Parts: sequence; C-alpha cells; structure tokens
Amino acid sequence: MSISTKYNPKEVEQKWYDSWMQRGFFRSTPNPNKEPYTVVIPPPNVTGVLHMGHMLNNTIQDILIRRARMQGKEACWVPGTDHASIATEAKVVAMLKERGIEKKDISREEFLKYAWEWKEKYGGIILDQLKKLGASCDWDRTRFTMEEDLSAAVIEVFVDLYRKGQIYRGVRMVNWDPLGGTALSDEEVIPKDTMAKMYHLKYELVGDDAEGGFLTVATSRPETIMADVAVAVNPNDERYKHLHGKQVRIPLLGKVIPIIVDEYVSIEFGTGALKVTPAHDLNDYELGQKHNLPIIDILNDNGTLNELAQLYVGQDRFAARRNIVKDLQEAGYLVKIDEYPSIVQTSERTGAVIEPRLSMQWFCKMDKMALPALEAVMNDDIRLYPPKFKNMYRSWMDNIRDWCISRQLWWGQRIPAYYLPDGSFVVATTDAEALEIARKKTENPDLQLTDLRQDEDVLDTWFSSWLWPISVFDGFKDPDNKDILYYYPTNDLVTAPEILFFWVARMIMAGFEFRNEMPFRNVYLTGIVRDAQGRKMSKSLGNSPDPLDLIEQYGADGVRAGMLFSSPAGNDLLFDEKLVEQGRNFSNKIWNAFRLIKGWEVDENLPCPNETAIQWFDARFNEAFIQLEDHFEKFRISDALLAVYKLVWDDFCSNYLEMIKPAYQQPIDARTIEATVGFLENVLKVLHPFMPFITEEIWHELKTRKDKEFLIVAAWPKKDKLDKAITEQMEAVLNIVGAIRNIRNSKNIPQTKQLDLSIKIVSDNKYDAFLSIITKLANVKEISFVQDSLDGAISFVEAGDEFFIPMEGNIDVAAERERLTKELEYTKGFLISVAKKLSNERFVSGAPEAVITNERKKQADAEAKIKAIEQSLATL
RNA sequence: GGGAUGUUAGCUCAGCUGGUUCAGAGCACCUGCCUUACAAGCAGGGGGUCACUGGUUCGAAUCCAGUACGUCCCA
Repeated sequence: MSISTKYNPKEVEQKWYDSWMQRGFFRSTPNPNKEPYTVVIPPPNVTGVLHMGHMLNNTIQDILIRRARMQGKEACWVPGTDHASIATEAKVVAMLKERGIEKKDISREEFLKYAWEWKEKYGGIILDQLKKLGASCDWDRTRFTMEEDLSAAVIEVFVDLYRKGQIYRGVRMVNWDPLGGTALSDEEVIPKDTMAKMYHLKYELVGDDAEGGFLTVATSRPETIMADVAVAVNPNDERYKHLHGKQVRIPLLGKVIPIIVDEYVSIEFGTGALKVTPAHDLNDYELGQKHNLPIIDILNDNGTLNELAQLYVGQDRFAARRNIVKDLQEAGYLVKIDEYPSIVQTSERTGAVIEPRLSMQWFCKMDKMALPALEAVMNDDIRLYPPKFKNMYRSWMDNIRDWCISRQLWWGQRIPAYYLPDGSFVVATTDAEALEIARKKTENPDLQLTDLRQDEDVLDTWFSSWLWPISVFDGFKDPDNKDILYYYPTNDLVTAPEILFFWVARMIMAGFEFRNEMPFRNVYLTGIVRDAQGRKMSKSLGNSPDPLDLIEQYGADGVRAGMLFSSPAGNDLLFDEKLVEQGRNFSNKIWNAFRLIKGWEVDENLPCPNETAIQWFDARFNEAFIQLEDHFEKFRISDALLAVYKLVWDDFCSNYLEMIKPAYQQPIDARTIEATVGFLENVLKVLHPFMPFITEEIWHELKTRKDKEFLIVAAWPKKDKLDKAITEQMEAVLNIVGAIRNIRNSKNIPQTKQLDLSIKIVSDNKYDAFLSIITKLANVKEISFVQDSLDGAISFVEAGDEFFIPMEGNIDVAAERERLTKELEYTKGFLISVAKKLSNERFVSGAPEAVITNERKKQADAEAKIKAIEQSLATL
C-alpha cells in the first residue's frame, strides 16, 4: 500500500464537489417530516470578485449549513447576487467609454442592453468562485435582485407603501457628483484631508445710521455668495449685538439680505459671522428652514453656475471661484485669505468634489416600520451575535431618518411614478394601470400613455435587497406558496456589521411589514478581514491575497480552517498566510492518521489489549462533542474549530493512536480496528463542516460505501452522558507519562532507551488498567509497585502517589534536592493560603458549601503531596 | 462633542452570574530528536503585577468609580 505522506487537495476537491452536485445533496425541497434550516446568502455584487471577506463569510455559512444537513434538518442555502446599482453602472459606463461610447449619447434602453450583456458575462463569476470554496448552496435556487420576479416584488412593494402613505417625494440635501451626474449615498463619498482657503469678505451694512460700515464674513466658497440669503451671527456675540435686525449688501451683486441671529453660529470660527446659503450647504439649509429663508440654487447638474447666479453664469464652480476672488479683491471686498485644514468630500467613483445639493427625491418613512424591528431585537426574538451590537442597533433605530430611495441612475428598478402634463403624478405597477388611474384623476378619458412621463430615476439597491429573505422564495408573487411557508422565517444570517443598518435592519422591517414575521432568528456578524498589520485589505494597498491562489496552494480545506483559526464573532480578523498554512498542516495530520489506520493488517485471532484506551477515547470524544455543540449554539465558530482541532491532534493522534498502535509491522486485533475506524468516522463527521473535502475523501477511502452513503449526509453524532471517571483518570495517567518524558528530556536520555518505573501507592491501586498505556507512551520497560521510597532515583508525585525512575547511579543529588525543595516550598505556600482561608471565620460562614469542600480537598491533597516530597528528600 | 466598546504571554484571543493548583488556548519562541503515520512531524520547556489608581468583599482578571490609551457608531 502506498499512499502519499502528503495530502494533495487538488486531486480530490473538484471530484467531491462534482459528486455532491450530481447526487443533489445541496438541493432542498420542503419536507414536512424534517425541520427546515434556512440561510439566505448576503448577495454579493454582480461586479464583485471573491475577496477575503466573502471567503470568511461564506465559509461560516457553509459550516452552519453542513452541520444542519448532517443533523437531519432540511438544509437550504439560497445563493444569488445583487445588481448593485451604482457600482455596476459605473463599470458599464467605463466599459462603454473604452468602446468609445458615452452614456449621454445613448438611450436608456440601449444602455440597459449593454448592462445586461455585462451582467450575463461577468455576473456569475463570484458564484463560481464560491464553488471552489466548497459552498454547498442550492444552486438551482440562485436568484438575482434585478430578475423579473424580484423586480416585480420591488415595484409591488413601492406601490403598496406609497398607497399606505409610507412613501413620499421631498426635497433633500444630497451628495451630488457633478461629474457622474448622480446623487451618492454617504458610503460612496470619501473624505479627504486638505488645506482649504478661508476668504474674509466685507459685506456693506445697509441703513442710514450704518453708512460706510462693513461686516466681515468668512467663507471657503466665495463663488456661492450669489446664493446667500442672510448673514447669521451668534446672539451672544458682543461684537455684533448692535447689528441684530440690520441688513447687509452682498458684494458685487449688491443684493440686500438680512442679518439673522442663531446660536448655531460658532463665535470662534472665522469671524463669527456666517453667510447663509441654504441651497449649497446642509447646515445652512436647516438654518434657512428654521428662519423661513428662501432657497436660491445657483448651480447646474454639471457644476456650472446657472442664471440665478447672475454673475459668472456658465462657468464651472472652480473657475467661478478664481474669478470672483479676483473681482472681489479688485473691488476692495476681500480682507484677507487664511488657510486652514479641512476635509473635502469626493466621489468614490469619479473623484469629483462633492456638491451638497438640494434635490427632489423619493423617501420611505421609517418611524412606524422601525418600531417592531427595534422591539424584535431588543427582546431577543432576533439575536445578534455578538450581542454588543444591540446597543448600536438601538441607537440607530431610535434616531432613524427617512430613507432616501431614489438614485439618478438607469441600472435598477425604475420608479413606478408617472408624471402628468400638469406636473402631478400617479403611482402604479404597470403602464396600463398608471394610465387608468391618470384618466380617472384628470377625468380625461382621452389621456394617452404618451402623455405620461415615467420618473427617470431608479430605486436604491437596498430597496431590493431588503426584500431578499422573502423574495427569494417568491413570497410576494405567491404569498402562500409551499417554499415561503416552509423556509420562512429563515434561521441564521451571516453578514458584516457595516451593513447592520442598511441591510439587516431593513430586512427586519420588511419582514414585519410584508409577512408579519421576522426574516431570521440569528444574525452572526463577522469582522473585517485585515492584514497581519491590522490594515484593511484593499486593492490599492495590494495587501489582499487572491483567495483562489490560496485555495490552489493550500487547498480549500486549509484556507477554510485558516480563516477560522482567528475569527471570533464581531472581531476583526488579522489574516496571516501562516494561519492557512496551519490549516493545511492540519489536513496533513488527519491524512496521516488515516494512512496509519488504513495500513494496519488485522489478525482476527488476536485478543484486544486496548479496552481502556477505547473506553477512554469514547468518553473523551463525547466530552469534546458536548463542548463543540455548546460552541455552535453560541456561534463561537472559531472556538468550535479549535475544539475539533485539539480533539483530532492531541486526543486522537497524539494519545489514542499512540496507545493502540501495534509494534512495527505487527497486526492489530479486530476489536481495536473496528473501534478505531468508528472513532475516525466520528471525528470526520464533526470535522466535515469545517473541512468538507478531505473528510469526504477519507470517508470513502476508509470503507467501500453505498451509492448515497456520503459523509456530507452522514448522521451528526449524538450527545451521550459524560463519563468523568475515565477521562479524569486518564488525565492523571497522561500527567505521569508527561512527567516521565520530562525527566527523559531534561536528563538527555534518548527516546529509544527504556526506563523502569516504580510506583508507591498511598491509597488504593487505580493504575492496573493503565499500565500498558504508561509503558507504551513513556517507553517504560517494567513497572513495579513498591512499599518504600527508592534510592538513587528521580521521583515525582501525581495524585498523591509517588513515582520513581531509577537512574543507575548517575543522578545529580544536589540538583534533585534543589528541584524537590522548590516544589516543597511552593506546595507549602499553597497549603498555607488554603489553610488561611479555612481558618477565616467569615469565609467558612460566608462561602457556599461546595467551595468549602473544595478548599478542604485542596488542603488534604497538598498535605499528602508535602509528605511525599519530604520522604523523597529524605531518601535522596 | 455625544454614545458604545475594549485594554490578559511576543501575536491573536478565551476566561459565563466574584471562589478548583486560576492566570489559560492557538500560533510564535527555545531545547532535543529524520523514533517507518505524519519534519506540513515527534517529545519537552520558558514566557504575563490580567492598562493604571482607588473602592466594595472573607476573597477581584472578574463587580463599582476615576485616569490613560485604542477602536467603532452618531453628529
């Protein structure tokens, strides 16, 4: 038999993935005899390629799904992608540009044709990459947020909410990208530190008694003075008290505007006098609302000045700034220019400086919908892991603002609002319905579809994805279909904390709004994958490894394990390739354990010498399994993996296999091999969710299996009663083995040299069943039981008993004495601290019974140990 | 500025409602081994005043207050 000493993942991973697919193990259909377990994937952007964050996130989902499947639940993991309005549109625009086509030169329909073309070509890449990772999604259920049914759901929801009065049109200050020609969300805006210039401008005071006086105003945007509607000062500012209620004249323009008073104005900043430009600054807008000021918008969509500016019309905002500064200076209105550090907002996509701009947008009211969504999380109907996110969630939901759902883009669901010639509008799911409503509304039966103009904007991508857990099961199209009734509410959602509000909270709202039920029960929030120095992984830094390269190099199992070795829930993961290497090494360890077992010849006639070892590992597995299940219940996936890791490496390989291993080239007995194969199978089962490929491979190599007898659908182990007696005894035995090995190492005794061991038992002999184990693991020739301490031997104490290793005279008495004395002193110190506690009246009366008994036991153990060490010292 | 949260070994983190020899794990490190399952390995070992200060308590890594530093969210 020749199996490679190195496990080779490349050869096996594709094979098993194909087998699983062929046999339909990932597929799920409603089965009333089984408990459903459902996960919907956080749909990755169609523009995306697999990055480390996806790897982590999807590994965790796959672990949960695979475990549930083995537990006999009807496991359903729904995959899909998100149309990602702005990101995709930007990609398509860039692609067109390369072909020499400008977006503005083509029609909406043409553009969408290109966009779909792009989506068909690249949109599936990321899902294919997930297959390499081993993701056991039900691929037959793959959905896309912009496919027909899901789009219909979005429109239906919009119309429904509009009719309920939950959607309205309104003016809002948005982040306007003059180059891209669209509003951006706050997330698509990048703040950049810069040095800004502060221009101090003289505004002439108006009125008989103020002739010749000036008020100096500081601004970083002198080109917006034409949009000024007031100058504001702080009411407590002594410098300006005499100006309250007066007026000033805008330089160059000559227009007269009032001086208003508001505590919002900072006395220290600039000159303490603030020009108010409601159309071009969010704070000014709010100030304007408060003081009933008019709004003058002097900018066009593309960042040039319009007619309302009166001056510099047609010039770009930055050109206008240069020119007006020159003119102001020449006219004597410019007092001085200061520099100060500031933050300028730029567009993530185009790099253009963002223009705060008022525009008409569609909004979705949040106040009512937020209530049940907040309640469900606060009372733990929906649990967040880790729970620290509850606070954040609450503060956001408490201060929730209406949701701006319109985007000035083409790629997405077009807003189903239709404007009538008179400027009013109707909302309807179809053109025909819109026309019908419009005819009724206008009482004009001759109104034609061509008289209606549909809103040009599309809906925010989140307005599709908030419906995801419902729409993937066609819960809008057919609210009582078998799938939605069976799979909804889903069980667990695995996602990133960054989108807790944008996505998770809104899914919860949608769940209650449209199905009267939460969309999922648990939300597991993963951290951000960072590099070893803690920096966020990014393309520009080039610090992100290519996940597919990693899989190629270390195997999907190795990468999965590596990702999880250091990823507690909600904490950022400092990714280090060394972790993946550790994962690969772990694969190899399991592989070699399998090779060992597979290589043994069985002799049916041999008696079984390993009953104790078998009994122990059985108990130990159960103990570890109980711990594992506990970790899973608390979503401590990283700890769960570590528990399995230690079970496999330490307990199964280092201890159990060494205990039962026959001498070189000797056969093994039937009872032992049978038990051992069973143990390995159990180990493979609990390991499978983490490392699906290698475990499936060994599962099949180990035995000939029936057609559908695959590990992926094997029964998850069951908890048994804890057998503490055997695990505790073995722990003591392994301590003895460790002590002997320690002596061997510290005395430079070769591994191959056999030692003798004498045991002086204080109470009853509990070692009989373990003698062969000690002999084997510590390479002991003979074990004898003695009444008296041994001369010329190194000794140690375990569980109150004394152990002696004869040293054939070459024993360093002084060193031995020192070691024993040290240990004696430590134990005496320990005894004193225990005795102190026990002699403390208040401790004995105050502490619980169990604690006191324990202290008594500690006292007795310490006393026994001291006695033993003292005897050893005496015989030395 | 408001709020949340954290600070435990060289690194990443466990340590539940105070009480086992409680100061832990993995990795890294050091020493010795190519012992026929595995050097992607085996055996052993050394590392920490639990951020700081004070308080509550018979007893504090754990509870409370303050300080310092860090991170996140909101403005």
